[in-house]
Amino acid sequence: MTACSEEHEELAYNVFAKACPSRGTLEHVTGRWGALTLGALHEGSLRFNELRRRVDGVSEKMLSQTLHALERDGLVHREAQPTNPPRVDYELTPLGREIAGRLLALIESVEGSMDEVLAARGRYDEARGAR
Amino acid sequence: MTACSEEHEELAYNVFAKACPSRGTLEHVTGRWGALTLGALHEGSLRFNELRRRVDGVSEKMLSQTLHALERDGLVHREAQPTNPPRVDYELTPLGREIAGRLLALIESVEGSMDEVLAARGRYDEARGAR
DNA sequence: CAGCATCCATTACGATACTG
DNA sequence: CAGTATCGTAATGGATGCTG
Repeated sequence: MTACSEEHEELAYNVFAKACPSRGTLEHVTGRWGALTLGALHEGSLRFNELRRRVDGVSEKMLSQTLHALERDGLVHREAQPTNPPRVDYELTPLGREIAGRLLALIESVEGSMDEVLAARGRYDEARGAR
Repeated sequence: MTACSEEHEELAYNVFAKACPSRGTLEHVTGRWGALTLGALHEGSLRFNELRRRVDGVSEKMLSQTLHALERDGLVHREAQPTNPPRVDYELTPLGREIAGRLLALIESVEGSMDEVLAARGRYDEARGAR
């Protein structure tokens, strides 16, 4: 089996354990491009190049790779129409929506705290930079 | 100024924009070691080597680097006692607690979905691997 | 104990070119 | 349009040795 918690813990999967597969999934979700991709898809389904424009700075290669990982983990569904030119839509699965929701809450919390973060950085740098 | 949203949006900071400083902070928070460090500290203050043991697999260098970044962003407070041997405690700031809370919700959501994720992987791999 | 400095291997990433 | 393949570089991260 793939669970990985200590004896009597209540959770079967524990990201704090090095070998737990949940750590890998967490990295797909929170990784630089994974987080932004899930965030973008939370507003609705998007095509490949729409996603590329939405997630500013992502390369074709990384977006493709990210989408594969998220699809494999069952967070994103890929809907391909066999037309010409091809049209492929990506959307969140129910599981993906749940996780993207939590992620969005985190992202918004970070965005909403940036003034405070930047102020803290200023203080930190002044205390160190002056050395 | 450091804001970076489009004209009439309501948020001043937007992670989807390449140059926005919020993207950097999000990466500190969600990075491989940042996420686990904040998660560990959410339960209470810890010393350097306690953290190292808690966050299974982190190296001294990465933990040190991670703590600096989080301290600089104002999410973690470093409390050093000038004793011998030295004792240093790390704990979350109020801002850090807010963000770590959201992060923990995400982590628990991922951990709780692992059975589903693993099942999805099985299906995906079978459909592809059989090629 | 709590770290910093250095070196080195691995990996991630981006640019480019090409395919169906 | 929606990707895959290849390549060179930049960043990451681990191991080791040293300091206060």
